[in-house]
This record gives sequence, structure tokens and C-alpha cells, in this order.
Amino acid sequence: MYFCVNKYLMTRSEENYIKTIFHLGRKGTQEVATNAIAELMETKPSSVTDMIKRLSEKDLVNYKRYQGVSLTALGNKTALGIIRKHRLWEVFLVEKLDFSWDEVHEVAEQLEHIKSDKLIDSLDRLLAYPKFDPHGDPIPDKNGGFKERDRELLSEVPINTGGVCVGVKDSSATFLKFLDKNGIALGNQIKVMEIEEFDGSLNIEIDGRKMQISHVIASNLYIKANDGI
Amino acid sequence: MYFCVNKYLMTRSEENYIKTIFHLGRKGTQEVATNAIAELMETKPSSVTDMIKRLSEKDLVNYKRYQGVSLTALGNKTALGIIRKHRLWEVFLVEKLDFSWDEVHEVAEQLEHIKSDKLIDSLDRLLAYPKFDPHGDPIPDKNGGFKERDRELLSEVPINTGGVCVGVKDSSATFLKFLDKNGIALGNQIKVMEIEEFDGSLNIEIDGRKMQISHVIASNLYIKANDGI
DNA sequence: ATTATAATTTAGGCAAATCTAAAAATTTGT
DNA sequence: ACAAATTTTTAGATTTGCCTAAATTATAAT
Ligand SMILES: [Mn+2]
Ligand SMILES: [Mn+2]
Ligand SMILES: [Mn+2]
Ligand SMILES: [Mn+2]
Repeated sequence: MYFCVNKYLMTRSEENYIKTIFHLGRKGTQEVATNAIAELMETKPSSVTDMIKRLSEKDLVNYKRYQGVSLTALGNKTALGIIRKHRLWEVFLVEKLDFSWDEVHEVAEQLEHIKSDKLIDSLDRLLAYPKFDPHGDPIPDKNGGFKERDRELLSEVPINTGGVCVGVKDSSATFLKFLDKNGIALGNQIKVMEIEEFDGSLNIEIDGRKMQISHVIASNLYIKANDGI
Repeated sequence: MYFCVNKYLMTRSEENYIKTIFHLGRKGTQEVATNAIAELMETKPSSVTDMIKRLSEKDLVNYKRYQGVSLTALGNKTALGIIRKHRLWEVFLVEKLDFSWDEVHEVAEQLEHIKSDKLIDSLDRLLAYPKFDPHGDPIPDKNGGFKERDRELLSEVPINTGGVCVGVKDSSATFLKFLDKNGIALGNQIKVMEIEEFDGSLNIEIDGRKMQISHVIASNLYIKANDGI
């Protein structure tokens, strides 16, 4: 098949594999391991091998036995398309249907597989072309254009650093509900006041209010440091 | 399986069969034939038999070999849930995303399978609880409540009858585009002025404008007759 | 009442996506 | 360098959903 724009022929399962490989490929720059895919997708390595072969057949991934897998240009573009849909739907659910940020992911996992360019582009327009999803993750544009916002983990910045909370690393419902309960949200001004040597916990000031958070919490919050004067 | 609320375990294919059986069951009051299902779903009778057995196993349909099939109470409720979703999504596409009424069906066929009560009920609220979809078909409420609007085919009403165009029987893109081209839309006032004996074509007045339409067209337009004084 | 026709079901097979168990290749530890 | 541990792949089975071809049952025609 020459020039196979296979976007519309892909199964849901294939799309989910491509998306997972994309996410795993971002972290390390190297090839993605079969076991890593299996673990993240809660499936068996043998199933992964099967699927990888099919994806390789369709020119979505580069694959050599025992050597791990990586996305081709086509695979990458496909992944960005799915992620665009996922994140736009998440914005829709929050902005238009009053979902909370811990409820959107599950439904977006389904909606991201709906096939219609017109649908997703109209949705984009309805939402006024948002650049970030409810968890602070960037939304690829129509052409897969991606602006990775420059941000740092709260746990990694030096003392006295102030900035805006712009994202979460873990976007599990558990963590998000924890943040809600403690009044931590995207957009808040956060300043690191003190770091406990003993357990790495942080004393922070968040929108003027003082509180203490564990290292684990801090290592799952992204801030964008305030512009130095 | 006792008390199996299987709504969330159903496959897309199963849902499509249930929906088709529902639609076919509405017309004639009797059992639905295997061949009728196969034809409407563009599949083979043997495939239908296969699926019917599975659905029967799950208590969604009543089935006796060679005797046709009908929905159980559970099957009926399931069908109404899917149709509710389909039609609400169609309204969404037209009202919020500026789709035209001939573009919505295909996408709604996909969206109707998204599983989330919260999603569909929020969508219902966003749309202000619409009672009819863009083609004039009634939208079941949360509990499957259905108000079949009383309406008649334009081809069946006597001469001089006037009424509002409230629906289409055929909602194929071809027919809908034809109506667009000829300035016929839901909400128009239509009055039958004359019926040609030769070919059954009708002279009508539509929102004041006179035009002639074939019998085929008239037999695919529903009107609600004006209240007599 | 047979026979012909039509509808439906069965039998057997195939592709996608998964699994378990076993084999093969790679990596690690000494 | 070689054995042990780990990772990955293969082999073979299962389920869903579909197909073709053949058999069965029901219906219509004479
Ligand atoms: Mn998500
Ligand atoms: Mn997100
Ligand atoms: Mn429709
Ligand atoms: Mn409709």
C-alpha cells in the first residue's frame, strides 16, 4: 500500500499501542521495551509482540526482534493526532460539561478514538483553540505542532523560588482529588519557603496561604518560575 | 448471571444489532426476521444468527429458531439508551459545532457507543434537554421515556391541509441535501394546494412560496397539521 | 399433498486481539 | 567467559465477529 493514510483504518487497540509507545518514547530517548509497553497497558509481553508486528507491517513503528520499538514519522503523527483529540475532549468535558479534572481522563480515553476531522476541528474552535488541557499538558495543533511549555517540578527548584502552578505529572484521580481537597489548583502562585532536610517535605506559600507538602506531592507538581525582574 | 446490568459490558457490535432490531421492531408489531436485520446492517444472515444467539444468551432478545427475534425488556431499555445518545449527539453537532443535518449521522454512529452516564446527562443539560433531534425524531429521556410526536406524512394528508414540517422519514444525506437545495426545512409552514392525478406530485405552498414536489419527496416529509379553529 | 422457493441455521474457516506455557535471545553477575 | 537471570519471542489456544457453502426448516405454488 503506497501512500496509505491509514488514520481511518486503525483499530482502537492499534491506536492505544501507538499512544503508549509515544508516551514511553518521550521519556528515554532510546527504543521502547516490550515489557514497558505491556506493563503500562496492563497486558502481556506476548500480546505486545504480536501487535508490534502488525504495527510494523503498517509502517507505524520501527522494529527489529529483541531490539525494542520506536515510532516512524507516520506513527508519530498518528500519536499526536490521538493525543490532540484526548486533550481537546478533556477541555470540553471540563469547560462545557462541568466535569472535574479527575473525571475526564476515563471518558477521553473513549472519545479520543472517534474518527472525524471536522468534529475535532470544530471542537477546537468551540473551545477557542486551547493550548493546554486541564492537567496542564500541551494540546498539539491540527498539524501536530507541539509547544512543550517550559516548566519545572516543584521538588527540583531551589528555595525561595516562586512560580505559577502549571501542571501535574501524575494525573490519577487520587492525586487530583488530593489537590482539590488541599486547595491546590493550576494557576495558583506557589513559593518554596523551606525544605525539610529530614524527609524532603516542603513548606510552601500558595496564593498567600502557608502549607506543608511532602516530597512526593512536590515531585508531581509543575511550576513555571516567575520572570526574574 | 443474575441481575446483570450489562449496559457497560456490551460491545459496539452488540449495541448495533440491538438498535437495528429496535428500529425494525417498531414498524411491524411482529417478530423481526433474520434477513431484515442482515439487509439493514449490510451483513450476512448467518452472521446475524450467530449474534442473535449471543444476545439471547445475555437476555437481550427473545429467540426461537426459525421464529424471528424480538427485544426483551432489557433489550428495549438498552436500545432506547443508545438512541438517546445518538440523537443527543446529533443535536450537539448541529447546535454547538455547526454541522449541517446531513453530516451528523455518521459521527453520531460512533459517539452513540461512548459509555458514560455523566457524559450524556451533562450533554443533555448543555443542550437544554431537547425533545427532538435535527431530523425531527424524538429523544428518549434519561429513563427511556419516549413521546412519539403525532405527525403525518405529507403524502397522506388531504388537499388543503396545512401544517408545520416536523420531520423527515428518510434521513439520508442525499435527501437532506436535496431539501436544503430546495429551501425545505423543519419548522416551515406547508400547505397542500393540489395533487396531480397523473404522477401523484404535489403543488404546495411552503412559507408562502409555491412549489411542486414529487410524490416520493412528499412521502418522506412529516407534517403536524395545524390545529383546526 | 408434493414440490419448488425462500428463509434460516449449521458447519467450517478466517482475522484481530488476547492469553499461557515453552523456547530463544539478550543482559547481568561473578 | 560462562552461568544465571531477565527479556523477548514463538507456539498453540480462545473469543468475537464475520464470511462461504451446505443443510435444514418454513412457506408458497401447483
Ligand atoms: Mn488524560
Ligand atoms: Mn490530560
Ligand atoms: Mn442518525
Ligand atoms: Mn437523527
